[in-house]
Amino acid sequence: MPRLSRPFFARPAKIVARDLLGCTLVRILPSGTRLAGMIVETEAYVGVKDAGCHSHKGRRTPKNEAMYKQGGTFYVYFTYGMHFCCNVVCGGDNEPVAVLLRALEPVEGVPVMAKRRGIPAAHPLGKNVCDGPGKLCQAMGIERSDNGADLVSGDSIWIESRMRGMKIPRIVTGPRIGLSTETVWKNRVLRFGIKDHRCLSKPFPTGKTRNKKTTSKSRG
DNA sequence: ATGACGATTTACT
DNA sequence: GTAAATCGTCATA
Repeated sequence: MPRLSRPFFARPAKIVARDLLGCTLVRILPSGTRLAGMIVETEAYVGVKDAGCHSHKGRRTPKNEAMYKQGGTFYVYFTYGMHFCCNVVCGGDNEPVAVLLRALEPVEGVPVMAKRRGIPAAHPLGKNVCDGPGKLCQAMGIERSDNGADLVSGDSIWIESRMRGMKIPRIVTGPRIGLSTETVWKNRVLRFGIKDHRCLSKPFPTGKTRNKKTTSKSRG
């Protein structure tokens, strides 16, 4: 499938986060091996106003510098002393918004990915290979040197559009995972996933969330 | 120079 | 469910 081009990324993170579902992240290892996984879960980080975002209040350091580049840039960071997480920068130049890739369904090079993950073989349904932001980076060999890469023009990592004929995925939503900040931003609906997919990192909230007046007694 | 902490994962009770 | 693993980055001094 054709790669996503600049205009796809040069849009608001919330839109890109939804539209990335069903697209394919492609990785060419130094050995030439091609790995690929379908994006099944994302989170939007919407910039300087977003208390959960690395660029909150215009914060700009060597670590998050890639967020300030043009849409289509890859932003990779290291966390908890042992994991990488990867993001797709969105919007325009100097507009620090991004989409975190949280889970993939492994598609090509699955045995290689499983080995990179330290498991003997992939689960038959692809579980436990790329179903988490740290896991997918480990599986696909995404690390420090990929920070700042251009997904539009680079030759080691890019994203391809949904397969022709693919049904528009049913999307489920929820609050983002792992945020410590106790603000409205912690509860904002900025996490997106393909409904009922086997490779989601964590369950999404079930049922209707719009009735706020649920009492403690009525919770079953 | 020092200390706190993190957009996580894993193993263990 | 809880806790450990593990270290680069950034704010403070």
